[in-house]
Amino acid sequence: MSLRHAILTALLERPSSGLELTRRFDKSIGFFWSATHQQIYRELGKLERAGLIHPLPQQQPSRGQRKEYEVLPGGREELARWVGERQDPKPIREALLLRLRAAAVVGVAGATGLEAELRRHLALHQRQLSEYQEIEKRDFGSEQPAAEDRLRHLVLGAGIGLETFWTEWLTDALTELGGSSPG
Amino acid sequence: MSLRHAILTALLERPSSGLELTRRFDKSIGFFWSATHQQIYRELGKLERAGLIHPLPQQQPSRGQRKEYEVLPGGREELARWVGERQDPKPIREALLLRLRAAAVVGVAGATGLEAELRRHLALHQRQLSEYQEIEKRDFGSEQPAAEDRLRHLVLGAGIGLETFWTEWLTDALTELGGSSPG
DNA sequence: ACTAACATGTAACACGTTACATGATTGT
DNA sequence: ACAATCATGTAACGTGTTACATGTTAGT
Repeated sequence: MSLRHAILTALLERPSSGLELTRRFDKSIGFFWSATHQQIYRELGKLERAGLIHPLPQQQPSRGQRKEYEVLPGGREELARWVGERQDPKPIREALLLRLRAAAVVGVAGATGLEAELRRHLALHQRQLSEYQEIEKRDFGSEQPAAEDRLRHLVLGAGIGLETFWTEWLTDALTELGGSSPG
Repeated sequence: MSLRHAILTALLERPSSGLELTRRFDKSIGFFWSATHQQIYRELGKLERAGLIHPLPQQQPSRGQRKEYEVLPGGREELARWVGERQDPKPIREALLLRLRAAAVVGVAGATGLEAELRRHLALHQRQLSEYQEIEKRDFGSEQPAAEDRLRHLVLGAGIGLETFWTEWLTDALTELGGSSPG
C-alpha cells in the first residue's frame, strides 16, 4: 500500500490538486513510484474519506473545479508510522529479462527484433540517466546539505546507479548478441 | 500481461503441474518474475481455456489430483510473438526509496528504525547476490556455450549486477546516515 | 459560438495478495 | 484412525491500466 504514502509525501512537500499531483508523478516522486491520474484521484478520495487529508476550504467542490488537498495530522502520523515499518524488498520484475529468457526457449532466430529492442532500451536508459545527472547538478551542489537534502540526494543516487547499471548491462548484452552470434 | 508469458516459458522449459510451477517461481524464473500459486492456477486456467496449453492426457482432472500441463503450438507462437514485441521499460518502483523520501519530509528523528531497515535490506541483497554467484559458478562454467545458455547467462548477469548495485548503494547510504548525522 | 486546454471523475477489467476450502496421498 | 504433506482451487479485496465521460476556463 505505497501509493497512499507516496501521495501523502507529495502533499506534505507541497499541497496540490489531483492534476498537479499527476504531473509531479511524471517526474521527481514518479521517478521511483509512478501513478496514473485515475489511481491518484481514486486514492485522494479514499484518503479524504479516511480523514488523512482534506481539501483546502477556499474552493467549493464541483466537477471540473480545481480541488487542492492538504495533509491532516493523522496523515502525517500514518506516514511516519509507515516509514518505520519493516518491509522486505520485492523481487526484480523486469519484462525485458523475461523476454530474453523466453527468446532462449523459442529460439533466437527472430532475435534481430530483440536486438533493436535492446538498443531502444539502451537509448531510453541513457536519456533517463542524463536527466538524473542534470537534476543532481542543479539541486545538489551544496557543500553543507541539510539532513533532508542528503536523503533526497541518496534517493537520486539510487536512480543514477540503476540507470548506469542498465546502460552498461545493455551495452554488454548487445556485444554478446551481435558479436559472436552463430550464423 | 507478462505472467502468461512467464508461464509459457517455464512450461516450454519443462512441462509441470501448478505446484511445481509455483516452486520454480520461487527460484530461476521467479528471480525476475515472481508469482504466487493463486496467480499461477488462475492463469493456467485461462491459458487452457484459450487453447494455448493442455493437461497431459494420462491423468483425469479432479480436485487434489496432480495435473501436468504442456504448451500447444499456439502457445509457442504467442510466446514468439511476444518476444518480438516493443515494450517500454517500466519506471523504477521501489518502496525503500519512497520511504527515504518520506523520511525526509516527516523528519529523520525516528531514523534509527530506518537505519536498521537499511542494514536488513543490505543483508538480504548480499544473500541474494551469493545465491546468484553460486548458480553462475554451477551452471555457466562452459567455454563454448550454446546461444540459449549465453542468453540465460546474460539474464543471470543482470541479477548479479542489480544485487551488486544494491549492496553498494545500501553500504553508502548507511555511511551517509550514520557517519555525519547532526546530533 | 467554437476550440483547446484544464480538471475531475466513472467504468470495466487485468493483475496481485491474503485467507481460506477441499480433496488425495503417505506415514504412523 | 489420525496427522502431515501434497495438490488444486474459491473468495474477497486492493492495486494498476485503459478507455471514456463530464464539466470549467481561456482564447479566438
